[in-house]
Amino acid sequence: MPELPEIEVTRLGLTPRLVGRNVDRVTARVHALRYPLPSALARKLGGQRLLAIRRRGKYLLFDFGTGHLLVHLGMSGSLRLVEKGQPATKHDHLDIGFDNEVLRLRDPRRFGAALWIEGDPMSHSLLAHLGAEPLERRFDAAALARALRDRRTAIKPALMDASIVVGVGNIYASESLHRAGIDPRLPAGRVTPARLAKLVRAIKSTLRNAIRAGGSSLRDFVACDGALGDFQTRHRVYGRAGEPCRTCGTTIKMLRQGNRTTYYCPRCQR
DNA sequence: ATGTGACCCTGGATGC
DNA sequence: TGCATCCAGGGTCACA
Repeated sequence: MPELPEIEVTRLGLTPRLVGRNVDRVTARVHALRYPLPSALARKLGGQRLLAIRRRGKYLLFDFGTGHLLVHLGMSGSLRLVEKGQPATKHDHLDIGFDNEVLRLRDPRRFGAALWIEGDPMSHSLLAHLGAEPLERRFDAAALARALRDRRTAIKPALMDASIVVGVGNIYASESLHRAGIDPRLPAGRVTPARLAKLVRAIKSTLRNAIRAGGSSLRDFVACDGALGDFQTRHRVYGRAGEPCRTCGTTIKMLRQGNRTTYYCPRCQR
C-alpha cells in the first residue's frame, strides 16, 4: 500500500492538526497487528503532548517526549482524523483521542504495526539498518553506486530493498525506472554511473510529484482527511500492462520479479 | 554474504 | 445470489 509519498502525505496532513495537542484517550480493538500492540498504551500516552511527527522510510514516529509511537501502515493501512464519537468499523484497530478528534488506524490486512519505543528510535531494530532517505541531498549517484556495487540482483528489486534506499515500493520503483529509461531486469551493480545519476533524479522527482499529488490511491489509501490521492492517474507504467506507453506508444509489459509485479516499457527502458 | 520463495491477512475481481 | 482462484502500495524469515 503506502510507500514513501503516501506516508509523507499522511504526516504532512496530521502535523498541523495534532502536534502540540494532548492525548486524552486510547482504545485498542485488536491484540496485535504484525506485532502485539504495546501493552498499557493508554497509560503511556494518557495526558502526553504530541511534540512532533517524523518519518523514517515508511515508518511514522509520533514523538511524545517520554517515548515514540512507531506506526507502519503495511499494505493496506491508513491513519485518519475523525470526529470523536464516530463509530469504528471492522478494521479500525487503534484510536488515539485528542479532545474532540480521534486519530484512527485502519488496516484490513493487519500487516502494519504500532510499537512503543523508549530511547532513541533510530537505534530500534526496525530502523537501525535502514538505508538512505531518497529525498535527502546525500542520496546521490555516488551513494547509490556504493550501495549497489557488485549486486547481481536486478535493479528493480534492489530499489525496493530498504537496506539500500527506503520508501521506494512496488509502484515507485517501476515508475522511477521508466522515468530513468532503465530496464528493470538489469543487474543492479552493472548500471553505469551516468544512468544511476539519472535514476536518482527520477526517484526524487517521482516521489516529490507523488507527494504533491496526494499519493497514489489504488485500493485502500486515503489521506488523514479521507481525501484520495491523484498520482495513480499519472502512473506511466504501474498497472498499465497492455496500454500504450505515454512516451512512445509501445505496449506496456509486465513481468514477475521476486513475487512482485513489475511494469515497464520495452522500448523506453533498456 | 547474497539471492530466492513462502508466508503473514483480508477483501475485491474474475471465472465457473 | 454460490465457490474457487488469483491478486494486492510491505516486510520477515528460512533456506540454497
